[in-house]
Amino acid sequence: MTRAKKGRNLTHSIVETLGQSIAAGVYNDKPFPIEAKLCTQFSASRSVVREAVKMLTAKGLIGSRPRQGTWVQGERHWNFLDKDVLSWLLKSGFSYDLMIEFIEYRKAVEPEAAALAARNARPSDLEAIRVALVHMQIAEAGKADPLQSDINFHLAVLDASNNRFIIQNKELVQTVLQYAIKLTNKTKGVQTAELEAHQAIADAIFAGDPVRARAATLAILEEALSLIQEHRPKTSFSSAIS
Amino acid sequence: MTRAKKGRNLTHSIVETLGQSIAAGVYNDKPFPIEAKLCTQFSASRSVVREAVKMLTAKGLIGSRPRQGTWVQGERHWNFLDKDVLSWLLKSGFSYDLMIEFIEYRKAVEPEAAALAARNARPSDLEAIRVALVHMQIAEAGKADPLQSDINFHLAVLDASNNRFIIQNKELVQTVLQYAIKLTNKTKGVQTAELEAHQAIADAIFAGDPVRARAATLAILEEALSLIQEHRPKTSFSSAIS
DNA sequence: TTCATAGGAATTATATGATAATTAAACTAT
DNA sequence: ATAGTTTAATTATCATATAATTCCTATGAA
Repeated sequence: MTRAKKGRNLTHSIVETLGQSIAAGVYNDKPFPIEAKLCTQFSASRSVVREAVKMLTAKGLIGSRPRQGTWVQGERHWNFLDKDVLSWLLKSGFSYDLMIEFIEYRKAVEPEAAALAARNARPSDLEAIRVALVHMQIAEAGKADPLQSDINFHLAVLDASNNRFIIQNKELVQTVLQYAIKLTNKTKGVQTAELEAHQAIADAIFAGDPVRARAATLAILEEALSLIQEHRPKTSFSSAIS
Repeated sequence: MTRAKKGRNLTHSIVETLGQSIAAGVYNDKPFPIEAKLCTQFSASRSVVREAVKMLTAKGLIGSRPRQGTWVQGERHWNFLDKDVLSWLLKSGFSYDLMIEFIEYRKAVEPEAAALAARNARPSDLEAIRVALVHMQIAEAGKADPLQSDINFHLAVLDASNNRFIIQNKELVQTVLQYAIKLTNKTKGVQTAELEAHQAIADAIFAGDPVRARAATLAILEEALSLIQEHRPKTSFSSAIS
């Protein structure tokens, strides 16, 4: 009898538990349970279990058919751009590959977001970026959470792009970076160099200079990427650490 | 009594119908119906309606609470990076803004995808790109569907990135471009210039040259963007045509 | 009046049991 | 062997009942 995680309600708890199990590959070597089995496992009614299964279906994680039962879809069907799916992947254990792929993806999205921000940001967007930067300065002085202020800056830039597809990535970036904080849990302060790099992005956006905004953002992400690649084990076997 | 669309089953039909209605803004000026009302509207059981609602919840379109009922979430909660949500938005009527935002997003993702492909593509990925290019050549000669071959080329490049977050965008690109075909329905052939532009991407990827691959992809998307911006009405009022 | 508290009502959440539809697998007849 | 038929497993749908949540209202006290 699997104990479902606490949550808003029973359905969501089961979604969380199953989603995480699927992401962790628990059902790679055994079939996904049928409805009736899930009911006993979670001591829940069929309604609740079916609703949970449907939510996972909506995110591409599972499929189902009469007589055939319910099964875990191939990874290529999973919606990696869904914050829940992403968080389940992260919780299932650290993976250098996943982290690197995500930074590569950020290298695509965030520089362009900054460029768009330089062209499209509204006054309120600029104000939010300015505030985020001030928070980073306060953090540099040791008087605020340095990693959270870092995250908030990136979110503010994404917001300022005023592009709904790009803004959507806020949740993904937040999910991953928040996870990274928990993982490292290092109380590193904001480095002066780092602050200057972020200042450069903000300046470019304030100046309405897309090219400079793009380049400045790219620089930060290149740095992040090479940092994690340095730490990555050489052997492709141990690329995932649970 | 709303007639639900045909589909795999009743639940999915209701998801389609409601998803599209929400995207079309049908509930902007009236409250979203409560469970019981939806049951009568679709002449379906509560189980089915609730499962449909849960699937829409999983995509960020709606929320629900006891006594408070069910409501349409603000657009910022919608998962724009979900292919169903995107297709519902498209079906709800052409919007220059949405199209432009999507091309801007492609400008972020696809050049980087090409760059990654130049570095990470496996032999089978390269073969797929080669085949896609050949199909475009056949289309240029008028012996294959030109727009479909164009789409397939872009999908092959995304695939070749070998980055799961970027590969996910295949479904989005496919959804939008397929929709664009239906919309324009123009039997335009593959222009020689266009073919050469795609050839340039493939060459760069084959040569393992990320910088050139990125630039060549960007060129095509810049072209697409300026093309649609030319056609866009100047007044921000008529930015959406139903 | 104003505030807190309790009660009532609306709606979703959960449980249970029954029937229908789908389809893979087993069976049968040729 | 092969085509067609039956059977059985599982999800899909329906119906109904009860519980939990929370907004709203009524009540009463300061």
